[in-house]
Amino acid sequence: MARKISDSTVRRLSRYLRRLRTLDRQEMKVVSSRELAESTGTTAAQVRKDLSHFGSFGKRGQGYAVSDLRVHLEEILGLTRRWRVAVLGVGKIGSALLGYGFFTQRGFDVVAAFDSDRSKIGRELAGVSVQALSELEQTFIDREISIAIIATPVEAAQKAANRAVRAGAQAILNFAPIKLRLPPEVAVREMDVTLELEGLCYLVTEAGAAAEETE
Amino acid sequence: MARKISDSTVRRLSRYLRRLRTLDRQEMKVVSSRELAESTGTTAAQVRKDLSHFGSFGKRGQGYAVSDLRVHLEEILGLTRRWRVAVLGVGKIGSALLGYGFFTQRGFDVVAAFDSDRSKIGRELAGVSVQALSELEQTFIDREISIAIIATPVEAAQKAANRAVRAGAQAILNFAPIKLRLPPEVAVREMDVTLELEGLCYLVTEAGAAAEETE
DNA sequence: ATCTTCTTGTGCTACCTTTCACAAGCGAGA
DNA sequence: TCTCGCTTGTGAAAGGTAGCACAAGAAGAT
Repeated sequence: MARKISDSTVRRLSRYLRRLRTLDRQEMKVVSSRELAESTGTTAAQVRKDLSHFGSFGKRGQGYAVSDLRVHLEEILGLTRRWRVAVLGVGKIGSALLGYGFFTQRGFDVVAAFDSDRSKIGRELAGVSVQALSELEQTFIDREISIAIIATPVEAAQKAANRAVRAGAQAILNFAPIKLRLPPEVAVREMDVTLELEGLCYLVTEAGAAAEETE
Repeated sequence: MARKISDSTVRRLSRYLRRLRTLDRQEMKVVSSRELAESTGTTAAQVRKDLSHFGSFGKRGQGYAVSDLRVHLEEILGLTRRWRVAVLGVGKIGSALLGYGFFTQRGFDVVAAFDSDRSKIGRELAGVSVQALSELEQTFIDREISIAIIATPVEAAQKAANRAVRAGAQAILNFAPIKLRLPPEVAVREMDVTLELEGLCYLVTEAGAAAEETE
């Protein structure tokens, strides 16, 4: 299993898992690569190729055992343990995340929240009390936090990320509209609503221009 | 300009633009492909190739005029007009989005919000009053809304998206953890925090396993 | 036991994206 | 005007990803 798995494959695995969990809840026993493909927006061949990187989980002629495959994917993605998460910045996005019930259900426990705003410190949000940034290092160690979600204003994002990494964070989910510079061993994913919206604008504009040309 | 531009290119263009706007505010006059690459996490060759699909915007030996390039990218991405956006579902995520000031600044006006919860209807959030879903079609037409942000619970997402499309939405930004089935002419982008977190877990787990092997 | 139907796992191929490498071009300085 | 230093724009090569197509295998029917 030394093969390097591409980012797009990992993303798809996550989608398959999402779907498998639903099917499992609905007591479906088996699923074919075709069905899985249709409900996740890809092709059957792609599903099979993705899974084949990690082993042979299906039965020819039958398909995949839903519950089995779910467990396999959870193992592959590292989701058989729970992950402790901290939210840095308790503004609009930060507090929305704190109240997001799905996390717990999916294996993520938000166990700390930080902000530099004095008026917010000490308050409790969704069972988590907001702490001062000065307590960050100690809290990360005490609570064995491995993932930091950056939800600060853009100016504070890089510094917050640096502190999180120094305190032992292994992964960063960044909501701030900036490319973070971090050591390569730290995993980073970016979520930027504006970026996605701009992508949509391009597509809509392009479609409009193409329509005009063919008129 | 009939060439099909890839999704990843469009994403990078958006990042370049983000950076250019900052540089412009800082009164920087020119920028090289190398600088732009460093601050957006790509390579100089990639920057030049991306831009070359749309024309020659730079000066050899000098670089790119910041302000000029910014305008060019805004034109390419279709950001020279303002876009009217509706938020469907005013829960945690929906209301966070309504209060997100960046939108206005970046050319997006959230002009409507919908929810099925009676207790929310009529309330005002960040200057937008929450309406019943029954008013969706008329509102989309009246306010010329072209982008719908789906922030409903997962069960309601597909129906909400269908309605938005029937009402004339050309693009959908989907926050619900489900693959939407929509006609191909509708542009869709997905934002799923859990999916990104799971991707991070994979990377961290993988890195941990690799470290053990070399021990 | 054989046939039929179905679906997986995978080598091969085609396509697409990124990187390389360098000629072309620009400005400054002598 | 010539040279030097620098950076763009781009053809060609490399590297990666996705799709095709089919042999291999599984179960049920005859």
